[in-house]
Amino acid sequence: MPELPEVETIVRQLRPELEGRTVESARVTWARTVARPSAKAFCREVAGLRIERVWRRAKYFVFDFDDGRHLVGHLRMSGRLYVGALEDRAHLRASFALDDGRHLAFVDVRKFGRLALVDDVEAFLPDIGPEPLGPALTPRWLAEQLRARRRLLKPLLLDQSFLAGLGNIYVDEALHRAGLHPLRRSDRVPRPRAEALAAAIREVLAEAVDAKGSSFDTFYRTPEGQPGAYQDDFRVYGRTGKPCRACGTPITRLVVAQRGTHVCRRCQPAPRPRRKAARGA
DNA sequence: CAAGACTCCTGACGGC
DNA sequence: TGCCGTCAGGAGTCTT
Repeated sequence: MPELPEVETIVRQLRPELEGRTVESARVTWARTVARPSAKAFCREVAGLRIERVWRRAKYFVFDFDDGRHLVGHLRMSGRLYVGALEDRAHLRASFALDDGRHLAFVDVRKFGRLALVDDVEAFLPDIGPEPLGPALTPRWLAEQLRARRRLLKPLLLDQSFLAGLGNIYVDEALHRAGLHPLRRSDRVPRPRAEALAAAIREVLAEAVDAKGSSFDTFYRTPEGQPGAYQDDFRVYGRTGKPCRACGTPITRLVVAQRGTHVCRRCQPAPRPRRKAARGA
């Protein structure tokens, strides 16, 4: 569920609530939520630490503690974070008692989300590409990177080691804006299109952050409990059969890289199928 | 190197 | 009504 805009929204809302707070105690109610150390050690060691800074890298959220260690977390498909009174929330996997009497709750229906207490964030995180809203994603950089690889655009953009933070929704949205079909091969994208894609990615993500992310079912809510608003601006994602906002052509759904994929066949022309061995042709 | 299959989980939804 | 198959915003691991 949560992609970069959702995690960014969560971090922004948690920051004023958590920075400066001390964790008095922690409780884990689904042991596998804690990736490291053990759930028991996690609870013991996190108690007494003060949260100095809350930040984000890709789709991970990070709390820096005053002893130099860090809590790194990923919400995966259905994780949520809330600050408030400790109600008896359904699907509560972990909770943290804070020194102001409130609690931070980690709720996760599907149990894919993970928390870890680590010494070194960079060493813990897998290989992750540049932040798309940072200075690294320039039209030139993206054009060169696309040309240097031979991958289908959709799986390439979903690959966190290529570019950080994009997920299924925002990849579909960015490709539509750039007029690129998800099955296009990266090294066959003309340079102007590649440069347009860089702009499209930044626009989509920035607009989604402004809208506080996307909520189209009960999964994503901000820590304040509010849904995001960007789902109302989707141009293709989840709009199968509805008219393209640009040209009116019904949006088509296909499967690419095992993911539901949404395209306008007119705005995003499919690549020409090339024969494998064109012997004599 | 690239890409597909499979896995971790629960719940919502459509079809019969 | 109820059962069952299918699908879901992520990503790591293993194969091909």
